[in-house]
Amino acid sequence: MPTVSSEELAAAAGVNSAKLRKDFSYLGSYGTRGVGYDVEYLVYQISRELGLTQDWPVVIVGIGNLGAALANYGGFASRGFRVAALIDADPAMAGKPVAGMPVQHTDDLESIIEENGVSIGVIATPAGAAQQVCDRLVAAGVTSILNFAPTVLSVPDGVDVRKVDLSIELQILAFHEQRKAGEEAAGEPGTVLQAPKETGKGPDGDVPAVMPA
Amino acid sequence: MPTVSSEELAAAAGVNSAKLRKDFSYLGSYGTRGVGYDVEYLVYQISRELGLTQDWPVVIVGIGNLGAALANYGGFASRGFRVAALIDADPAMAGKPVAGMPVQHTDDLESIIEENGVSIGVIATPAGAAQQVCDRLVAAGVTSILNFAPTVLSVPDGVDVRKVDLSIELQILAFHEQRKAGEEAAGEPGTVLQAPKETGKGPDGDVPAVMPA
DNA sequence: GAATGTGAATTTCTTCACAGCG
DNA sequence: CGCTGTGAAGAAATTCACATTC
Repeated sequence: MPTVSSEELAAAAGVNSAKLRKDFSYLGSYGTRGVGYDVEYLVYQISRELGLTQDWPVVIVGIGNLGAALANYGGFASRGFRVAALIDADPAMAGKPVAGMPVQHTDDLESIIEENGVSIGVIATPAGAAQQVCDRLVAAGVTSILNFAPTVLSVPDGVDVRKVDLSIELQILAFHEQRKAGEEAAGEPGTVLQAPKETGKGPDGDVPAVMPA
Repeated sequence: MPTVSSEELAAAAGVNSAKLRKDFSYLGSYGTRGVGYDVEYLVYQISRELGLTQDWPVVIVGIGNLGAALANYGGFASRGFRVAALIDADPAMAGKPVAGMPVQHTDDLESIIEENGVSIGVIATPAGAAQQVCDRLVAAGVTSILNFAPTVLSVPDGVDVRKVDLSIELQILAFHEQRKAGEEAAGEPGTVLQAPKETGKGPDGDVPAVMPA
C-alpha cells in the first residue's frame, strides 16, 4: 500500500478525518491533494518528529524482576532506545548477565553515564532507594527520568520525570468494571453519576470524564 | 489536617481551583462553604467513586520477569486489588512460589476464574501467546483485560482492554529531550515546530500538543 | 469573613465545508 | 475528479466572578 488517505487512517484510528489532517498539517504538508499521504514518507516524517530516528542510550537502575523485564523488553530497540547499561546496588548481582549484558555496580553509575552520553535513566529500584538514585543520575547529567518506583521524585528544574504506576491502569479497568456492574441497577442509592459519554467509535477507551447529572 | 480548601488542593495539583471545585461538584456537594472539604470524607467519597472500596480479584497470566514483578508489586493491595492467582503455561513453573503464592498451570485457568469470581485479567505473556490467553479469559467470564504483551488484542463488545506499552513513556521523555536539545539551535532546518506551550505550573508534564507554526 | 458551587464569559479543541491543487 | 489543507463554525472545556452558605 504505497499511499493512504486521511479518511482511511482516521477510520483505522477511530477519529475524525479532518482532525487527522489538521494534526498532520502541524508537522508540515506531507500529503498530495487528490492522492493522499505517501506511507513511507509519512512514517519517516512522524518518526523524525517523535525522535525515533535518533539513538537514545538509556541506563536501567535496579535489576530486580521489573528491571530485568525492562532489560528484556524488545520494544525499546525498535524505537531507537539502546540499553547502555544495567546497574544494581547489590554486589552479588555485579557481573551477572541479564538480557545478555553484565549487571554493573552502582559505584560506577557516574562513569557509565558519562562514557555513554546517557541522558535518559530508568529507575526500577525499591521505593526507598529511588530518590538517592535519582539524585545521582541527575548530578551525573541525566535530564529525563522514567520512574517505576512508587515514590514521587523531586528534581531540579530542567529535568523531566515520568512516573509509571502499574496499578493506575488496573484502576481504570476497575472503574469501568464498576460502571458495567452498576448499569443493571440504575437509580440505586449512591449511583449519583451518569454513564460516561462515549467519545466516539475510537478503540481507545480512555478514562471517561465524569459528567454532571 | 482535618479540612482542605479547593485553593490548597488546586495548588498542590497544579490546576485552577475553579476547575477542581467544578470537578468535585460532579461527584456531589461534599464541601462546606467558608470551610473547605473534610479530608477524610472527601477521600472516602472519591475512593468509592473510583471503586477503591471494592475488592477486585485479578489473575496474572504469564509469570516471567514482568509477571513476577507485577505479582510482587505492593501498590495493588492498597487499591483494592487482590491477586487471586498466578498462571503460567510452563509446567516447570507450576507449584513454584512467586510473591508467596504457588504458580498454577494454564490448564486450570477457567476453573480458577470461576471459583474466584475474577472479572479482571492481566496478560504478561509473550506476544505470541497473548491472543489465545485473552480468548480463554474472555470465554471464562473476564470482562476487563490489562495487556502488557506487545500485541493488539481483539475482543468481543463489552470487554475492555487496556494496553500498557512500556516504551511509550520512554518515547515521551525522548520527545522532550529532543526538544531540549533543539532549543539552543532554534531555526535549524527541519525544526518546523514551536516549543510546546506550557499548559500551567502543573508538575504533570503531559505530552504536549504540537502547535501550529 | 471565608470558601463553596455554579451560571456566564472565555478559551481551546473539534468538526464542517470548501477552495485549491495534483 | 479526489483528496488535502485550512478558514470559519460549532462544541467542549476551562476560567472568571459572584451569589450563597456556613
